[in-house]
Amino acid sequence: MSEHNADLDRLRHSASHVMAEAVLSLFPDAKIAIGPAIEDGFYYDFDLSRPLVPEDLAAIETKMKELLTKKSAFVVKDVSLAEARKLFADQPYKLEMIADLAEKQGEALKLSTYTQGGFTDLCKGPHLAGTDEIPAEGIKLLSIAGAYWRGDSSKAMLQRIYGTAWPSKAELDAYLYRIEEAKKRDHRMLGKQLELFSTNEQVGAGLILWQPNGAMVRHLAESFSKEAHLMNGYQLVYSPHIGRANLWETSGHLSFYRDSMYRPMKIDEDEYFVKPMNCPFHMHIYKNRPRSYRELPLRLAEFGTVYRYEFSGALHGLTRVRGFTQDDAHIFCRPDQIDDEISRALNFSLYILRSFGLEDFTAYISTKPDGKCIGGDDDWALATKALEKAVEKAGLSFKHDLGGGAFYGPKIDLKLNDALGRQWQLSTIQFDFNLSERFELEYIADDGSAKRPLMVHRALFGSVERFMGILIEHYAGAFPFWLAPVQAVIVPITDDVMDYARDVEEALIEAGIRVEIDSRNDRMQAKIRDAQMRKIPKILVIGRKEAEGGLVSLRDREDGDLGQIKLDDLIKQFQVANAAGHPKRLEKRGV
RNA sequence: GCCCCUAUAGCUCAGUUGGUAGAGCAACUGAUUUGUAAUCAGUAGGUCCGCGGUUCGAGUCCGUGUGGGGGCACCA
Repeated sequence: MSEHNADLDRLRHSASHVMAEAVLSLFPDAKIAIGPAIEDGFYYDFDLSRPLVPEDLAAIETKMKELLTKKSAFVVKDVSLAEARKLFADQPYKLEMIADLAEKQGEALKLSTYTQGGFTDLCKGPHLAGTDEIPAEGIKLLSIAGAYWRGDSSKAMLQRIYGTAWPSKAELDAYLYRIEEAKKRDHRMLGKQLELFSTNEQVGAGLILWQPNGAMVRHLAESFSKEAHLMNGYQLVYSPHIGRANLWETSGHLSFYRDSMYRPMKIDEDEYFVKPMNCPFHMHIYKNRPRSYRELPLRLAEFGTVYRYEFSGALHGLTRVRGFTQDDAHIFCRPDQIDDEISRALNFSLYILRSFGLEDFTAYISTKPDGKCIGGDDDWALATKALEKAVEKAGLSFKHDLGGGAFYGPKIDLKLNDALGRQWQLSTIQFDFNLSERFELEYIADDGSAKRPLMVHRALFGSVERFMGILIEHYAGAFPFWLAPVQAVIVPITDDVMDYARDVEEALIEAGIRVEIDSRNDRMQAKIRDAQMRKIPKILVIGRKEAEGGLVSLRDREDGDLGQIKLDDLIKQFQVANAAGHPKRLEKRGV
């Protein structure tokens, strides 16, 4: 979230009133709802007799600019409840708002209206002094959308017009340019262009097919992460994709989460459900035999693929899908280990994310909700304190999300701030008092008594699919050398250097480099262009001069032609670059 | 799920008021053997998303399903 700027808000809120005035002049029977300033712009919701079309948007914008030439003042007026009801007698949405305010604050309540030109709105302001402060060349209407009245899906669907307003044309243009840039890195478009992944109508919505290029990037990312887990105290486990109904009854998913689960299938005499989460399986891996306090912390990790029913309208590229893989782990530990474990999990998470070039995070700590919760106040206090200490120790800026925890425990969420000012939820580290209770997890303490372990659930990428989507946008499809599906393309200039080009190819493959040779009957320039458009990091041009001297001519995706280099030196250089894909051990084993 | 929009060749898109389809790129074939972002020529490629309807006739109009997009709601 970017900082709110009061001046910009005033400009945009004022622009939304002018838009409402324009809409009312073009659609006199329009019913108006609300029209606030939002980040980067404003909107206004209307109930209209017909759906708006793009031409309407242009007409409304033209009308707005015409109204702006009249230079009306924004006139504020305090009104009583009775006056407000009379004023908005034919505006049912306003009447509903007035009724609600009256109910909350009593009949003595004072309201205010703002009037500019022929338009009066129930509004608490603030606004500009007059419409002459709204630069006509700084406003633009952007889109038409549907939106529920009061954000409630049981209420009427209104038509929302989104617009943006800036103090100058230059700032508007800069904003529009920023939107265009974001579109250029859209992972859905790049996924198609670079053949990273696809979807297919026959396969079904929200289900991803990984093409070889995308599968390679994913494989490299997963391998890096799995290796890092193994080096840092985790053990890998595997669990099935379906489980008996009884498992999901015990876990509570069937009572709390059933709407997001797919219909069961009948096998023999039992119902089985496709897993929406891996947790219950990990509980049983823990419970496989009695556990000693000496074994803890036990850290079980799995790249587990889960399936959840998401509303069709919620699906979006790789970031919201119906089948996805979580880089899931459950940490079982004793109370005396919890500070260390949370700290390790957070540091490990930051290490993994930074290894992929992601740097700018905000942490959110969600605390105990007001309603019914699992776990005693002591547990919550201990757990929340552990989270706060870990975040502070990691030197992260963080915000509290008071009461934002799940009913089963507090959590840390790490959100990535991207180059375009957007935020993406990545890692989550959550306490879970619920499942350890429901599955009656135990360990035998040093005094021989059975104790309940603390259980932490965490995912670092979150979902591998979403993470890949974020990576694609982060790099605009130009993956760093170690992650590139094809790292180098050999471009032979003439056919008589093909033998040498094959030797180079073979040497690079042996050195562990992902290389292709472009032997098509085309000019060198065309092959270079093709490799550049595929965003391949290195291009190796080979002609007679190179073939004679054991050389290649190196071209970098960003830096262009770098001249000739000895093949042996090139291989060394590539291997150094590939080292970024080898994880490291962060700290010694815990207590 | 809800509102609106949308679906034509592998990709990006044309296709007037209804009269059974076209370009560029990619692919394939041939010629060319080229020094850092597109060599030339030719060939092939389509259930115009599915189903139903209106019509003498539907890529085009209507209904419906599916997929996609912009939002809203949802994301324990």
